[in-house]
Amino acid sequence: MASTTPEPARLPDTRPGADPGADPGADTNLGWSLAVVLRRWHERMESALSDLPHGSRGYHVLAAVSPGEPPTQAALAERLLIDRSVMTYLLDDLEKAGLVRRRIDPGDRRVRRVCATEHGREVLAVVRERVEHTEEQVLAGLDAPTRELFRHIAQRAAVAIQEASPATDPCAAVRQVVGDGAEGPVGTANRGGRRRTGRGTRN
Amino acid sequence: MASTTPEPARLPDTRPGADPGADPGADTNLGWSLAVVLRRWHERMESALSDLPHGSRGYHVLAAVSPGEPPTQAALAERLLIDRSVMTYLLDDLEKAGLVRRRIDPGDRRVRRVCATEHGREVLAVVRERVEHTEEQVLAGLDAPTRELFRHIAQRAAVAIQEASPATDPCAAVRQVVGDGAEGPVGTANRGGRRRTGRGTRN
DNA sequence: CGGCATCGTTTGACGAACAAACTAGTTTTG
DNA sequence: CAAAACTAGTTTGTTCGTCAAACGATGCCG
Repeated sequence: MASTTPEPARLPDTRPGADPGADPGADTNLGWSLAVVLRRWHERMESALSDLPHGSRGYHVLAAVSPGEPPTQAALAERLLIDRSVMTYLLDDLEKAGLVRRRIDPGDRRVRRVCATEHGREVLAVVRERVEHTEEQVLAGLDAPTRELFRHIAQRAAVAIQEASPATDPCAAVRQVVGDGAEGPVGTANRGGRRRTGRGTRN
Repeated sequence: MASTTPEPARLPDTRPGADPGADPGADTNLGWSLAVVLRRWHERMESALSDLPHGSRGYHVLAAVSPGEPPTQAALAERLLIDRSVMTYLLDDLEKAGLVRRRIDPGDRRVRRVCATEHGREVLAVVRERVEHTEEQVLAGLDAPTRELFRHIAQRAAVAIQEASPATDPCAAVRQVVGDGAEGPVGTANRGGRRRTGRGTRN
């Protein structure tokens, strides 16, 4: 292609913020920078995690669920910036894949607490390495210590934003925590209705 | 609400990466962090720039166009991660608002070069302050020097990504650059057809 | 002059996000 | 204790943005 378009001249510097430090008022690119980095992250991650039910989303959920106390779906949705309604079928698929389980909180039976299964933790461990590797690639333009620094600052900023979130509540209690898993696999819900799996062969 | 839900207990640490440095494998939150920050940025920006034709997008375009040589639409779209087809009506609206102008490159009449009008530059100057102020708010969780550092690193990462972009090519020449603006306001194109302003009353 | 490539525009379709209605369960109030 | 009010989760429908393909116009090259 362009086998005969030998044009050595290039756009000099129209890029929003190329040549940092050169133009004084050009450091208003935060949105652009984040969008570029995040998009690349997303691209690579989706192809790297294509075997997880919902790609990078599934990973986020799995990672958010695996460590401490099983959070409620609402709490999960809020942290991960995912709509409640989306969270529903996202968890449907993760559960179908045997990665997480929904258990009814005995203290408040409206609430489903999401916890990772053994298999889920195993998968997470494997996938996490892939994620780390991919992230390194995305930030390949930075040297190692700067990468680390960037991650750290981004995280601090994000945590601060989430904590200062308007609707974010002070009430997401754990009660006493289930302890044993003798709650039955929900049983409720899922009473028929079309599967909104999307993704599959549509039309 | 919850006027009487005095539950001091909180989720200890389910957040993907709260308490940084505590758990070794938890620094895989880059995607989450960026998503949170970017979303907040977007929210605030859209409300702060509601008077620009396409909000933060319009700002990006205006800012990318104002400094150096007028880029082609394709180059703009590539830099700003906007689809060609979207760029079309985005520029339609910016032009309608008198902020930019499309001029046919005399050297290659297929190409439209986008440049800011006088009014566009004025508006940009005003808006830029608003943007900076809003960004400070978004990064309020960081102290001032860290904010600056974060911006700087993010930009470096983004620039590196864009330069290493796969499809990004070495051919986006400027030729000799127009020089004078005696090209007439395109005239071509826009030959009837529905306005895809969307947005309006659909069905 | 005839094929091939590129830029910009238009059109169409698909998927994700958002909002609203509904059920089940819990808490509050008269 | 019963009714009202509220929350968690699911379901449904609508809307919006993004992406892919087709088209007209222009330029390049043999």
